[in-house]
Amino acid sequence: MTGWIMDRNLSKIDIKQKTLRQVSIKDVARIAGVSIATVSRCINEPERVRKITRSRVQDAIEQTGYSPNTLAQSFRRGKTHVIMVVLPSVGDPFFTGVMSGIRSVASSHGYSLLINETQFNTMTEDEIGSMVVSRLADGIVLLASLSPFGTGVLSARSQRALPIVIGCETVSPELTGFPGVHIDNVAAAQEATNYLLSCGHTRIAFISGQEQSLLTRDREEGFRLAMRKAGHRIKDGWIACGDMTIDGAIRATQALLEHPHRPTAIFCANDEMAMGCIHEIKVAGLRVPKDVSVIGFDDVRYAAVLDPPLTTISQPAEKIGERVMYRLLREIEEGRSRRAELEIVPHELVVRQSVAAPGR
Amino acid sequence: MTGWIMDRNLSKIDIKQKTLRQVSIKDVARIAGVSIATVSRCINEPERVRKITRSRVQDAIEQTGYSPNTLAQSFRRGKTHVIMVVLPSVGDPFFTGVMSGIRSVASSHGYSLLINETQFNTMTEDEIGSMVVSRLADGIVLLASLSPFGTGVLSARSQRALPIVIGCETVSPELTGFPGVHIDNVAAAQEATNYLLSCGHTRIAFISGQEQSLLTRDREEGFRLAMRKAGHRIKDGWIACGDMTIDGAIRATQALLEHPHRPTAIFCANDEMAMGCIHEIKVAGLRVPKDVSVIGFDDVRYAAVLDPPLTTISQPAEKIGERVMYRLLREIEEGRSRRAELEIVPHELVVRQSVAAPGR
DNA sequence: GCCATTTTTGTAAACGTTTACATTAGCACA
DNA sequence: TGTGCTAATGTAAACGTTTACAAAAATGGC
Repeated sequence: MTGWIMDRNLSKIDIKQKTLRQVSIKDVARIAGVSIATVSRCINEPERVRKITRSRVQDAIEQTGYSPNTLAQSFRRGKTHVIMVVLPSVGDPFFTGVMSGIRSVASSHGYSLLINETQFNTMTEDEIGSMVVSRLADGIVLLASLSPFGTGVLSARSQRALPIVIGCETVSPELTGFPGVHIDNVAAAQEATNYLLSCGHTRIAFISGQEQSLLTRDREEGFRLAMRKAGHRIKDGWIACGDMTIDGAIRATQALLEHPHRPTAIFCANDEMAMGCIHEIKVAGLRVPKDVSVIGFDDVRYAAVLDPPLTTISQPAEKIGERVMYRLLREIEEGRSRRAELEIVPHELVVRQSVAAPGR
Repeated sequence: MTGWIMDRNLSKIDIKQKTLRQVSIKDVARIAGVSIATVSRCINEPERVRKITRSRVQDAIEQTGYSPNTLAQSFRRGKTHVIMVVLPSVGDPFFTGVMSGIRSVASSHGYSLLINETQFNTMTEDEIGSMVVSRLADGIVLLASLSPFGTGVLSARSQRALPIVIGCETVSPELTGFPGVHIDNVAAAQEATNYLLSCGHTRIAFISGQEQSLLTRDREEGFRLAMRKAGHRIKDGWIACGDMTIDGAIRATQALLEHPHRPTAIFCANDEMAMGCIHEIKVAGLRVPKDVSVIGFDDVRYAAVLDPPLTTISQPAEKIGERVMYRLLREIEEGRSRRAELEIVPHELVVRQSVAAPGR
């Protein structure tokens, strides 16, 4: 019952410090008095071994506490049944839903999930490449932003090695090798901006995320587009970088509130920044939405309980997770699709109470 | 430059659909005209091979796009250089700090991190056991709650197989086999309650998490202890389960506000629930902290930007992560310590503005 | 009790590395 | 040119599985 066994083929040197070996299939075979092949079959295709033998083996397994070495199995089979999910940060509420979608389809297909955090660093192609090639997983779901710059090694080499599907993040044109599923960030940002415009705002600011993030760039582009179409000029300084963090948003908001042409509405590239933004507006002694309206992006679970409840763009997080995982499964089981397709899922503006008509 | 190579030993069957094989050390050896041992040495101890050979091998590696099969390496070496972190849910802001602590010491010691989500299920011993035995990682950091019930298989068998250290979660008496590092949840909850008491509250309610969670139980016990010591009775219904979620907290708060003896202060077992709680109080037309005070637990990054900023117990998340990882490293590199030590790290009450004296 | 068939089991090779040990090459020095 | 020593390389076993194939055992029909 220990799962460990005394090593019997000890070299002369360590004869005294008797080493402990993990119990292997050999031990089980020896104890059960069968060959290792039979033990293996007992585990993997029990119907192919006689009942009586099976129970002998079963006993031996119990007695030794044997459990197959996953590493050896994956190595031998060339298949791990593991999907690696790469995301920027554990601790970002947005991913709760996406993960849950991914998990539900993954586990229903016999795959387990392992998560890898980039800590907000945009992954270089080489980093992804090394994961790809490591064979620790059968496929990768990439939810983090991938640097659009790089040596091109990935596309040339690793692209075909291990299936990758990108979720949420906009798929860059440079990486058309990968399929992806996400909302139309440009359109969504336009929609958010248009909503602000329709409420009568014309002095609208935008708090963006990290420069490198394609996702942020798309949302910013949507904002610019909507403003241009509506014929409103974006004053210098109305686009501030908030780094996708609360603190960054606070600093950005401070700057915005001190701007000679103070905006009457602020569009934050995600809800997290909206939280910092709203807070800072209140700290400055202004009211939301009376003095300044705020609109967010993502509709994380906190959005509805903010004060005021946040108007924001909702992404179908769980659905994205499911779709991404389906696509990945298809790549894994049917081989790479000839051309990388993009799947756009619908977003939705959810109107709560953080936006009002601008005060005069 | 492809990383893939045509298989030359094809069976008769697949002679036409020429299979693609991952390039292995053998291919490199053949192309460089050396033995596989030399290739291996070039990679692992380059100083032991002649410069001229080294460069030949290097060329072959570039030419083939070879990269060692991590699975095979880990399997052969019996070491993965991977630490598995088990946590309840991706998307919980509390873990941002802990992960960052874990990562900093892990990566400085050459380990990478893989994360595994339990989706709030308390892990059974067997589930942990199977991870333990799978050998996919060299050690486990357990940040999720471990069911105190179980077959005892874990302690009997797996405990000694793979080093495990528990972080944040209270280590149950039944599992004294594992070292752990966490704050003194009982004391912290007492401190929070005492603060409420010192502000003049006597009608204090508690919103708890899931029943099974030892962490929740400790916090609840601290609350009860403090109330008892102060000589205040906890009325029936003043302890409500909020399930550690926003929605749960909203429901619990509704019940609390309708209670015949409405509490003047609510102690939430974590900040997430405090957000729901505060929201619901406002929805009911009451003010925080004027009508009802709220205190949280954890001090996640959102706490400071709530309205009002949340008074809460702060855990040194990053430090916990670091300490947990150090302990685990020690277990891995020096073998299991004889007795499992517990390490208690200091917590801190951070006073913001969600608590005030009760109105008359 | 024997043959043909089917079911069950065993043997051994393979997966891609690392590494102990054996062998060979290189070099300095007589 | 040979000797001795060190440095460089090669050979082959091992890690724990799975699995094609061979062998043996069970089964059924006569």
